[in-house]
Formats: sequence, C-alpha cells, structure tokens
Amino acid sequence: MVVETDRDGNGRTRLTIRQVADLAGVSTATVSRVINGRADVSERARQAVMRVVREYGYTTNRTARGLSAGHTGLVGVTLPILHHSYFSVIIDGAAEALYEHDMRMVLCPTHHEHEREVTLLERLMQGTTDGALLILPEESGDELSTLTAHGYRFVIIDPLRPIGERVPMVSAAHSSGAGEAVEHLLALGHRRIGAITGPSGWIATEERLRGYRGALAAVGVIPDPSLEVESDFHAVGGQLAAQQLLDLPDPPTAIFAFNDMLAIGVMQVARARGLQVPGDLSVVGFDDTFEASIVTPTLTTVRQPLAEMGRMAVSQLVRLLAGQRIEALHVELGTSLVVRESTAPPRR
Amino acid sequence: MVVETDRDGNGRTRLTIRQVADLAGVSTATVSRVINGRADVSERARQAVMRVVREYGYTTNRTARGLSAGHTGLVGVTLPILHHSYFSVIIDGAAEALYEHDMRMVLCPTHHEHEREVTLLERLMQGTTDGALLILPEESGDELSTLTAHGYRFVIIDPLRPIGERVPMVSAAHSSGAGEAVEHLLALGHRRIGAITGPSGWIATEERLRGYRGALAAVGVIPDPSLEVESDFHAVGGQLAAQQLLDLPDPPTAIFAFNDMLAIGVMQVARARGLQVPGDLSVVGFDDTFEASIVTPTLTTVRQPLAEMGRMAVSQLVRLLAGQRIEALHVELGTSLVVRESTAPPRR
DNA sequence: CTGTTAGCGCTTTCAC
DNA sequence: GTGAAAGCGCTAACAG
Repeated sequence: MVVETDRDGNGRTRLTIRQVADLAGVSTATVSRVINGRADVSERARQAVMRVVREYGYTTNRTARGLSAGHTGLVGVTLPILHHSYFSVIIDGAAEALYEHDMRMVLCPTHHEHEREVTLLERLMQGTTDGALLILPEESGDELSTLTAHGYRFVIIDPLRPIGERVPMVSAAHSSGAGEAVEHLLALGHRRIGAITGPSGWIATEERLRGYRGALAAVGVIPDPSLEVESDFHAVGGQLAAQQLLDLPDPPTAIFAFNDMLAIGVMQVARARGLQVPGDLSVVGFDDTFEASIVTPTLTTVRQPLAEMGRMAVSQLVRLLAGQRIEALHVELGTSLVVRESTAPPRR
Repeated sequence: MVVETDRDGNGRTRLTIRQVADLAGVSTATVSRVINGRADVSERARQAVMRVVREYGYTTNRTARGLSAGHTGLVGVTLPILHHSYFSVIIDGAAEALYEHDMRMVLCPTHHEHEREVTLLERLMQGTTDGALLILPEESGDELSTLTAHGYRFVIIDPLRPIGERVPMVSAAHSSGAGEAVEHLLALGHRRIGAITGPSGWIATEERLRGYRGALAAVGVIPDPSLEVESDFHAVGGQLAAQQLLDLPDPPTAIFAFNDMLAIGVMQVARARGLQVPGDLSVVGFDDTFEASIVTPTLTTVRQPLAEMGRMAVSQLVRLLAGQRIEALHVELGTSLVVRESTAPPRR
C-alpha cells in the first residue's frame, strides 16, 4: 500500500475532499457543491475552493462517489474473445457510445468457457458495474433471468439462441440479409447455390437459412438438402464444408457461407483446387468484417452494422439504467449487401 | 434509481452485509470474516452466515470493499482503437493475465485524439482504477511524469516515442526483428531491398530502420536512400510508397514493409500492376497480425508476441501495484520471422 | 472467537 | 449560503 504524507503541494498523494475543505477554509459539503457545479455557493467560497483544487490538482474519488451515489458509471461487457474483428468492431462502437455518456466499459473475455462467463457475470453484478452488455452469450435463458431477478440490467447483443421477449436485445436482420445475398446470386444466373451454415439451433444459422431458402423458393428453385452443409463459423470448417460441396456429383456454381470466415475457408479450398473465384465459383459471406476487404478476390458479403449494434445496445442499456421503459425490447438492425469481386455469373 | 424493498427472499434487491449479519444473528465483522474465508470463525457462526448467504444469494459489494481496501481491482487500458488485430490481440493477452489475478480491465479507446487520451487518463486516476496499461500512447514524457507524480502506477506498451529509463515499458525487439527479415531476403538473393517505414521519430520506425540498414551493411550492400520511403503504417500509405518504389529506374526486387498493413498495400499495388508476388516482387511485413495469414499470397512477416506483450505488461503492473521494485523497467520481447508465401528468390 | 467502533471519500438532507 | 452529521457497504483494529 502506498501511503505517503503530503507535506508539499506536489500532489505526491491525492487530496481528499476533507483536506481540500480545510485548505479552503470551508466545509466538505461546500467543496462537494463546488465540485459538482451547484449554484447555491457564494462566489467567495467557490473561488477559495477552486484555488485549492487547481493548486493541488484535486479530483474527486469516483469509487467513493459511486458508493455514495449508488452507481459506478461502469458497464460490464462479456464476449467470447476480442481478437476477432466481429467483436472488436462491436466493442469499439459500444465504447464510443459509452464515452459520450461519460461511462466506461469493463471488458470480460470469456474464451467461450461457460463457467468463466458465469463467474464474470457474478463479479459484474457485485456492485462493480451498473449494468452489462452480453455479446454472443452462451448463457441459457435461465441464467439470464437470474440476473434479472437480482435487478441487474443488461442488453444482449446477437444472442446465440432464442431468448425471451422480455429480454432486451439487439441483433441484425439475419433473414433478409441472407435473402439479399441469395437474390444477388440468383440475379447473376446461379441456380445451384450451396449454403454453409453455422451450428444448428443458433439464431444466426436458422434465420439465415430461412432467408436462403425463402429466396430460392421465391424463384421456384427446387430445394436440395445436399446443398446445405452445417459448419461452425470458422475458416477450417468452411474448408471442410467446401470440399464436401465441391465433391458433389453436381456441385454448386456458387456458395453462400454464413459468415466471412467460412467464406474465406471456401476461397482457400477453391484456390487449392485450381478453381477461379468468381469464374468457376462465386462466393458470398456474411458480416463484412475487415478481412472481407483484403482477401483476394475481395469478398462479396452481407454487411452487419456491427458498430451500430454496439452503440444501439448502449443506448438501450442507458435507458434501462435510467429506469425508463423501453418500447421495443428486441431491436433488429438492417443489413446490406456489399458486392465486391467474389461473385460473377456462372461459367456457361 | 431502483429502490425496492426486499420483502421476499428472491433477492429482488441486493442484501447488505448488515442485513446478512442480522439474519444470521451475528455481527457484520463476522460476516466479513466468513466471506473472506478467515480461519478465526466458529463453525457454528460460519454455518449460520453461509446459510443466509446461500439462501439470499449475497455477494459483497466490490465498490464498498474497494473504498475500504484502498484499491478497486480494476486496471485502465488506453489505446487508439480496438478494431485492429494488433490491438485486440494485446488486449486479449492482457485481459487473460488480469483475469488470473482476479482483476478486470476498464477499456478506454482514444481514437487517436490526444485530448481524449488526457481526459481518459484523468478519469482513470480518479480512484476508478489501481493503475493502467497505456498502449501506443500519444502522451509526451511530460504528461506521463504527471501521472507518476500523482503516484499513479502504469506501464506503457510499445511507446510511440522514446521515453525515460524510469518509465515501465514493454515492447518487442524491433531492430533484431527487422534485421532477421532483411537477412531472409538477402539469403534468397535479393540485393535491392526497399523499405517502407512508419512516421519518422517513432521508435518502431527508427529501430526497424536500424535493423534494416544494419543487415544490409553487414553483407556490404551499399545503402540507397531512394529505397527508403517514409509512410504511415496504413494500407493506403503502403500503396503510395509501393508506387514510388516500383517507379524507380532501378526498382527493388523485394520490399520490407514496416508493418503488415503497409505490406498488404504493397501487394495490392503489385497485383494492380500485374506483378507476381513473390515471383516479381517479394514482400515482407512486420507484426504477424491475423491478416498476414489470410491474404493471397500469405505474408512472410516478423512476428511480434502481441498477446505476450499484453500479459507481460500486466505482470509488470501487478508487481508495481504490490509495491515491489522492478529490476528491469524496460522489457523487450523477442520477435521471430514467419516465412510464408510472399517471399522467394528474385527473378533472374 | 466475536462484537464494537472507527473509518475509506463523497453526497446529501437538515438546520442555522 | 453553509456546515454538521448521517450514511453508502465493507474492512480492520481493538477490546473482550
């Protein structure tokens, strides 16, 4: 513990409000008023306090203020990992929005470990934070409602699985986004369009699948189950799935991968097999993460407004913390197709 | 403000240590002892307390504990932006290390705005955090010493510019890493090797330049100033610099870009000009961020132990906070060359 | 072993 | 306008 006397005014150690009060010859209450910009303070007192504050570089201790005020100005954020542009963009958006509210973010990567997620959530609730943003939580609805039961406020970003109507949440328009992607492929003339999905049961998978099937059905393409391969949202999974699709007797001329990493896996396989993208095979991804713009060829993909989602979640949470009722608990942000180089008409 | 009575035991609102004490028929001191796992408590008292704790789901309020204990268990982290794998990997490493110490991270993106960085640092010092990690700070040595003067503990990760010997810091071996990269190119037979640097004055630039020049000098290659182009560590900057180098009367057969983004810019230009990488031009980057492994061709680059740097910084900070003296204030972690597809012997 | 008591630093009635 | 005083929830001496 660093304990040093404050003999000189160099602020070797921080002043307390008590010391400022003494130095300024007023009470702590007055100092508090000045610090918080209250109007009911004489100009004389204000001057005296400000002089000391300036001279010694006093700033109020937020922890103490938090204890007294009943809130900390801190928001917890749990997420699987950070070093994936999908997450870091969301976080950056959220951090920016929080900054505007003069709040800060306590970051808690869970590394996909469920146990850790639980521990972290507990800690967050222990008075360290006022509320939380849960990104892609592994949490079950049960565990989430425990939080609610404790009066803890939070907003879910992109839930893995369906959650209750009453749980605040923000996500992107999976289904329509997927529909758009497929329509783009259809418009180019593709009819055999493969799909590489995420784990079944996940909202992202089911909804995008719905969009995919819907778009196909809309133009009367007969659904072919062998064209739908389940995967895991990682590049290697994308490679495996691509192999499977390309080994089909009648392989697809285009593949719609349910996220960018899967799409990158597909492109890697295509390259290894000497297939030209988009000449021999068109590829579409989902997310529009940074990688989509730097791979060769650049990837046509469905853009999720990631930063926006982060900002929106914060704005929902802030309202929740202010005790305001929120009209729409489930917010769905629109997606848009970003056409780049990985798609073209099928080779005749 | 959410204020609710706690009529039922559903924990609609959190219990205080006082309430637990009453419920268990003991004093708050005893509850505190039990909670903190002290040994000097009778089995009987412990049971009583644990029963209440379990039944009502009591957890200690960290803010209050922090006020009383004099520390918060929170560490601030400032960094320019998050959505760049360079940063997110460091952060992830740091978060992991902090987790092991049961500490959390308060994230503060500065968006390269100096003013914001100052504000954020001030806030962090206001009792919210015990110390901080400053990544790529824009801060001058002066401002940093203000922090020190206030008794605030922090460690710098990868300082932009030279900082005092006394300021704790961790970075990677820029110079030797750059040397290795150039030696690799030299070994492949290249003699005209261009360099695309970062802003001059930055440690990363100057040190890597030193490594580059040193390696060249070691084999007696006559230095050619026109082969060194200053840039800004971004892809577009890399493109511009590459244009300049390739437009030279006697263009280089290999380019050593001082980070991966610059290298990607170089590859984009090469592609646009119809040059084969590595056939017509070899390219080496620096950092080994995720992108290096997914571009086409995959990028040969100097690997910085980013996650390790995050972890190391935390371990330094933890020691600082514990009041321990640190032997080596400046820690330099080793780099290693990762050879991928973007380098080959020069075309005859 | 256990309770009493005094803070930690700040905010906020409530009188004067 | 301003100060005294009572907390916010927890920890830690200090008695017993």
